[in-house]
Amino acid sequence: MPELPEVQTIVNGLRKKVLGKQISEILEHRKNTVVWHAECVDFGKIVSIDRRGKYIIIHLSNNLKLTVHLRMTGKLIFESDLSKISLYARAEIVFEDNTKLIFDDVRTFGKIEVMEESEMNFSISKLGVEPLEKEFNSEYLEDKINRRVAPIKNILLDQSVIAGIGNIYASEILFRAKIDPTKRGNELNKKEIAKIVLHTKAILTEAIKCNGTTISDYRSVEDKTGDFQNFLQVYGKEYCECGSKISRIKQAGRSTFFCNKCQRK
DNA sequence: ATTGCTTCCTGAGCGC
DNA sequence: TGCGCTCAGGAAGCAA
Repeated sequence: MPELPEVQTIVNGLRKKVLGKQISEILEHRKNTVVWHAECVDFGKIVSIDRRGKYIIIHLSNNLKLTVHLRMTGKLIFESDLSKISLYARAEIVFEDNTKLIFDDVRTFGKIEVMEESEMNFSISKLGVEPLEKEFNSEYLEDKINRRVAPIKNILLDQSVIAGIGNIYASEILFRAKIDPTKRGNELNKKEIAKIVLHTKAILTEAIKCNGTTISDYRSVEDKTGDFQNFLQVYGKEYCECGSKISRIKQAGRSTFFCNKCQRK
């Protein structure tokens, strides 16, 4: 399940592999994988590649944008042999130099969208701040959560508050901040809010350095796993470093892992 | 405005 | 060996 560090790793890989390439065609192997919001005859070249939250944004020389969301099992794998195809290839972006990007996605939740800049700005505008930017600080977070009664874990997953955090990093952030994930947004004091900000930035930065976390499906553009799974402290763990058993609960339909000795209300 | 439930989808893992 | 069940979860859509 790619979250911000995994998506950033993919963007870094794409910049190395496909920047400047001329797109010749986009093939759709499974219906509803590519969504066309704009007419497009000639794709042009890839001018630049960005990330916003968990979205990959590919800027084309014809001013159209390709946005890619990988959801749970999506991958973008660079392939220099056009005849190679993977079992779960849902679409392919083919380049004029006979290389391609395979959009591989077992569970088919991922999407590639083709759109004008104005439309992209609209959909992206619903996202909250980038957690690694200065705009994400204690004042911002306090303002966003101090009237909310939802559990802090759920708020961390809310992309309109912070863009890019998913289920694995949400558990890890709260573990390091030593905060009980069921604590409500409006119950957190300034010190706790500051800790969340600090550890969010630290964990995401460390995970990017490790090229992300691979639990099962995630792969980089070069089809490699990440390394941060080796540094997870609670997600998927049975015992905490303190020796206590890790608790596993469901929040917003997702598993939350935490240590009820180290993380307090 | 906010919260929380359901839906989409397929493979892995498990019990029988 | 194989069937049926549950689980994994990002985000849209919807109801309360």
